[in-house]
Amino acid sequence: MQDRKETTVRRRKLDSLREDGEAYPNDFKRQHVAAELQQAFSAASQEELASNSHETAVAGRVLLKRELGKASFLTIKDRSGKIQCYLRQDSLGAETYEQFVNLCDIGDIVGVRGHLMRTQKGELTVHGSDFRILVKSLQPFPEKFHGLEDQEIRYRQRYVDVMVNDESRRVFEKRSQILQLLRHFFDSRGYMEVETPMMHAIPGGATAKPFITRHNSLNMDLYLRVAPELYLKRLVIGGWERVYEINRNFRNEGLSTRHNPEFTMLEFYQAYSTYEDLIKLTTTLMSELAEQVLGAKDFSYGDHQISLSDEPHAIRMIDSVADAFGIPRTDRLYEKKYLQELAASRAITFSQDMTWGTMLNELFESLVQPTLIQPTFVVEYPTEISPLAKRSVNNECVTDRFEYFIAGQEIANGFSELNDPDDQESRFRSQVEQAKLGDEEAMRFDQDFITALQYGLPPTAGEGIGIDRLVMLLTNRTSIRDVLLFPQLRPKAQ
RNA sequence: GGGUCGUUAGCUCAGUCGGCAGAGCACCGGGCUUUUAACCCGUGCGUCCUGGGUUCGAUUCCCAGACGACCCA
Repeated sequence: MQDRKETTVRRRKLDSLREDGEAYPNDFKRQHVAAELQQAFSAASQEELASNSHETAVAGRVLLKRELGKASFLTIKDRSGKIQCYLRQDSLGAETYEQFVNLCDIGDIVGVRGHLMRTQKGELTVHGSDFRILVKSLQPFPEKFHGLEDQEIRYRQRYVDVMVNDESRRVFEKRSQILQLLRHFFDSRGYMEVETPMMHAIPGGATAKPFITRHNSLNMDLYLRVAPELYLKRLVIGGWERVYEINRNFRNEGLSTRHNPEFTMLEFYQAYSTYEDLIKLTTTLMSELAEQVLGAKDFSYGDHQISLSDEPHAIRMIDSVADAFGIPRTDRLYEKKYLQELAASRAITFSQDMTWGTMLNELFESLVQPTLIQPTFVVEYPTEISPLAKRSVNNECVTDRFEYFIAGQEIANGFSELNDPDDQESRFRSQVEQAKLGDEEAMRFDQDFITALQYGLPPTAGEGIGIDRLVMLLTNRTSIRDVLLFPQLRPKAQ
């Protein structure tokens, strides 16, 4: 008895195709994609199609096959959608029809030439006068009704996932649309898109642990960038007053539903602006994006109903923490001692080496951030945790910086840029102190960047928006893996 | 890093209180010239995630591990 294993059967069919001639023909000319036909002939009746011959040629992957003896239906899918084809022995000729019956399986890529008809059940259909298998698929195809549901295979073999799961496909098409809209938003406002190095001699621009790689002929270690910030500011110094970059950042941290080691970041900088200008711009950007992508400024994310208002809602970080404790908004929150008292009242403990700023941030992240469901700009971030941001004029402890939260997630981070080279130098020094205390995420001293600042950075504001989280928000996904085509996974068990 | 759950046919899933492992789809053979997850008849399909342990016997029970999902830090 012959081997019945599906891959073996399919290989035998391929062998048969090879015997008949070119098994991988590339001369089939498609005339229409499915959606074009569905759209153009949506109103055409069965009689109209029967009396006028509309010729076409379609091609795509076979999703469904229904054999009825000397006639068959198959559903094929191309980049635009699906279309049904009708193959009959008497229209194709016995030889071609037999080839279809004997050699064509679900998952194959086929071409069908014929004229349009409408079936008795009303479905627009290509009545085939010619049929060819263009590519024989050698792998068994997922089940036709349930499709592919195994999360792991969907991530590891994304091409199979997007072949059969339209919903998954739509997420990535939406991601592409979002990127296009973002580029248009900045292009139309006079920003220039640039590309800066992905490999840095000194990692910088964010507090994060970098990946290390090796340059052989330079005989030196290089770091995959954690942020493009310091290079983009060099370009503003150089005279491009509005720049943006959409590209990958790499951070050497664990995997989770919210973290992938490489992720996409939009950063943009504009001279002669402050963080307050960016708050306005971000508010406009989000409203426009939601309207264009979702058709509304209100949308649901998980259990939440999100409303993007045209008026930004902003709150100072110390006030948000005061509110969380249910105490009056007071300047006493600028005192380290007071924060320690507050923390003690909630059984929160701080480690020895924490500063006022890291304490405040800790309280904020644990008590406030998860509650920020509606779009909120939190402003006046502590200077200690903002080594690249300009200090506020009337309070040295905090900076002209905001983070933007929706559904408890950080969506954007922006600030008026620190352009005082001497202050930047002292901030770098305190980062280096942090590193000596064992902070693996602390920044390094970047003398070249200081030199650049000494040439003069115009008063500038800059912002970063995490694209993956933005896409999650606008596609209602809770896992970053669902918005990355090829998410990082652990190596598969052998 | 911690907790919970999952891993059985190509896919989607049952199941075995420890005794030769099941269904639907796909595949294979037969029938069927307007079907819609086509239908009807028939056949085949397994490292029950991996490694140990207990046992006459383990896919099932116990321990360890891998990978994934969810929650927490």
